[in-house]
Amino acid sequence: MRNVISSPQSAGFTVRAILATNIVMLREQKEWSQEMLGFECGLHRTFIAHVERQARNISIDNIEKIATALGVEPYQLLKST
Amino acid sequence: MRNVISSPQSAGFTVRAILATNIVMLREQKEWSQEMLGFECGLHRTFIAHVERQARNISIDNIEKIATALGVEPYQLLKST
DNA sequence: TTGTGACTTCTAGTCCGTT
DNA sequence: AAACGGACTAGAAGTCACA
Repeated sequence: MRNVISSPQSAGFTVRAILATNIVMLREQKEWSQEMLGFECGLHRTFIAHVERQARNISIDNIEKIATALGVEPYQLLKST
Repeated sequence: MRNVISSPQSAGFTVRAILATNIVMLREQKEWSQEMLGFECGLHRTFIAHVERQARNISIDNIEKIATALGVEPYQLLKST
């Protein structure tokens, strides 16, 4: 047997991708630009862009800021749909 | 906003507290020490201790590492019970 | 409007300890 | 076993110019 993704969840950094997908989805639902989301949560526009492209290892405090701005609970941003 | 050490329940970083509670609960369910959890997820035992005391702003990649070690999905660590 | 690389500042995270 | 401290290094935060 091989240890390839045999656990309940995969072994890599897949939650970054889930987070990115959810942020983009919720932001576009509101028809917000990255700049507007950045303004709403007090983060720089380019920081949002990096997170949406999975180019940054974001911290839990900033996840909470973005979740609050988007009107969801932080855990919902990490949950794949 | 940036050098807040740790004031639990202060406006803002409540998800840190939820995360901490969940990690402690799941770790103790397994009867693991902080050192053992640290070993299982490849993080230092003192860092686990800080996270459990809400004294560190952990990144999403490390949330995923801890979740994997505890056998749950990352979003479950952020969900208050 | 968004993507990206690069840069500085400051904290995350490690490792050595003691209480 | 866990809290806490000091001193370090790795890396996230935050910003910018430009594509």
